Amino acid sequence: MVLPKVVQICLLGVSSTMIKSTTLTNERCSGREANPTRSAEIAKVLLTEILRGQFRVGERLPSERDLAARFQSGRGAVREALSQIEQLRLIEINPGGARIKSIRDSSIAVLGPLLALDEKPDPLLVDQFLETFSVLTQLSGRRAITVMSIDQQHALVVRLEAMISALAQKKFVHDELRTFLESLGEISNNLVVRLIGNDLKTQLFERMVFKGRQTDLDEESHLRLLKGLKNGIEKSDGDLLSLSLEEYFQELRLGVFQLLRSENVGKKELL
Amino acid sequence: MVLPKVVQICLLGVSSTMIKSTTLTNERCSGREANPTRSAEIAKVLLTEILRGQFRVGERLPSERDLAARFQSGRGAVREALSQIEQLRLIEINPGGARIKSIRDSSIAVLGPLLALDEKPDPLLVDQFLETFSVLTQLSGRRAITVMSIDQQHALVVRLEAMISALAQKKFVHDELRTFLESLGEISNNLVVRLIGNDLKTQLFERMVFKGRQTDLDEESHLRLLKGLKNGIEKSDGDLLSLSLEEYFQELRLGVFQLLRSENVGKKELL
DNA sequence: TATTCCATATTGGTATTACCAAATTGGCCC
DNA sequence: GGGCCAATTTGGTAATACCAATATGGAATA
Repeated sequence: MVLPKVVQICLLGVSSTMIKSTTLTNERCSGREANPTRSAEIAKVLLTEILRGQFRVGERLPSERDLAARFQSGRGAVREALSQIEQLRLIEINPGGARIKSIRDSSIAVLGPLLALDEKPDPLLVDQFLETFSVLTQLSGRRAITVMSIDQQHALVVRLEAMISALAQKKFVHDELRTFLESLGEISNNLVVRLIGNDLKTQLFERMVFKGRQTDLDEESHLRLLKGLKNGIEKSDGDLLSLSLEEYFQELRLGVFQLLRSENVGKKELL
Repeated sequence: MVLPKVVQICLLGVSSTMIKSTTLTNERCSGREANPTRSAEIAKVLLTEILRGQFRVGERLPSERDLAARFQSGRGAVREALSQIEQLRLIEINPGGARIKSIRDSSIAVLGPLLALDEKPDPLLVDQFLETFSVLTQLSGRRAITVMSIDQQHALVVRLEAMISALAQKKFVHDELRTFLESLGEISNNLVVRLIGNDLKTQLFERMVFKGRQTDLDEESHLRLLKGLKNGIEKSDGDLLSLSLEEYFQELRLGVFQLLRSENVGKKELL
């Protein structure tokens, strides 16, 4: 485990491969979206400018006709782009002009563009992201324990034991772990948490990809997590399971934070 | 405290007045939005039809031209409406047609329309909503304790003591409590949680309003909460504070759930 | 009969033009 | 200087036209 390898963050429904440098998916990164629409392009450019603070809060955006001229497009495309940004609650469109609103009052959907704003994501923001994901995952786990059937309980334990064995053989278990946590989400059956997870996943996936070096604590922390999960599920002990997840995410956050900080040259301020 | 009164749910940034019957805001309920745009109207109608399951997953939506004819509008308005629904990830628009996706894969922004779908909101969904809000509020509280200054700590305690006094005089403290929890969110300064809260707030506010009867446990549970918060903040004990919030939300969830269940005639299934 | 392939019709994506209503703006009047 | 009114700007919508990508259905093929 000394060789550098990919560090995966296993979340509710999120498996993000963390890399040293982040790259936007507007490249040929993701197979789909090779042919973005004009309105999507315009929305992306305007969104970036807004998030970079090139407009003051309350300030008016250029008129649709001006924007159409600037992007050499029709007003229709510009209107669709503005409509999308309005749905993020970053602007407010009214007859007379569109005005900028505060990022702090916007939608969670701006998280992705915000993370992808700079070459490297803001360590603090990533940390907050992981912290939030941690508590939601814990909620899923607790809830799953209270509602799962005997069969489900048994199946989960079997999967955990398989992962523990695999880990003992120095195999990667990240995908299995991610799937396992997804299963907890399925069993817990909390639509609200699932929808939030969908948004966070979308934001993280569509915008950025991480790579990271292997940290030394990976193997042992994973083993602790797996054993804790197994214990908690076998005993139907929500506190135990939750604690295991919390400790795991705690270590993960620390590792990712230090990784991002250490290689960040120009750190930007967090809103 | 025997008289019926409004029961307020105090959340991170959400103060929702819960009523027996829910009402959509398309009436003159909220002062703003008295003049909804055509595209917004179309989006609302289509969104409702989709959420009601009038289209199967994978099925094709009528073409933009057909929809334009149906709503007696131009294609532009229809396109904007579809673009908005696509942002909810409820449909996928491609040349050839727009296809329905699963609600379970959509955005958190569908929560509001989902809650407002029937005359009365789904008790299970509301319960999940409150459960989720509970853990996020607890996270805010824990975080706030770790980062707050001495001055902030003192100010928070003073406000809590004021609320405790007010409660002893049978006064309503719901607004103050809501503001207090908002302050915890401000201090904790977790943008991710804040953005999620924004979305949940928007969904709850813009779509529905609750009224409810006063439950007997309100006064004592509020008092327990206030004292627990005071204790936790004074001792900088995150566990204590979190536990107080958890217990409060637990009682709140139970009360709201029973209230909604008892008066629900036709309960609909949860996805 | 089942499969593959291709021409055709359908559909979304965009640009253009025009008109209306609401908000902004600037100048005028008090 | 402050308030009022008209001209301008701006968003909201409709209608039309054209292109490219997809879907569709029938014909040719195995």
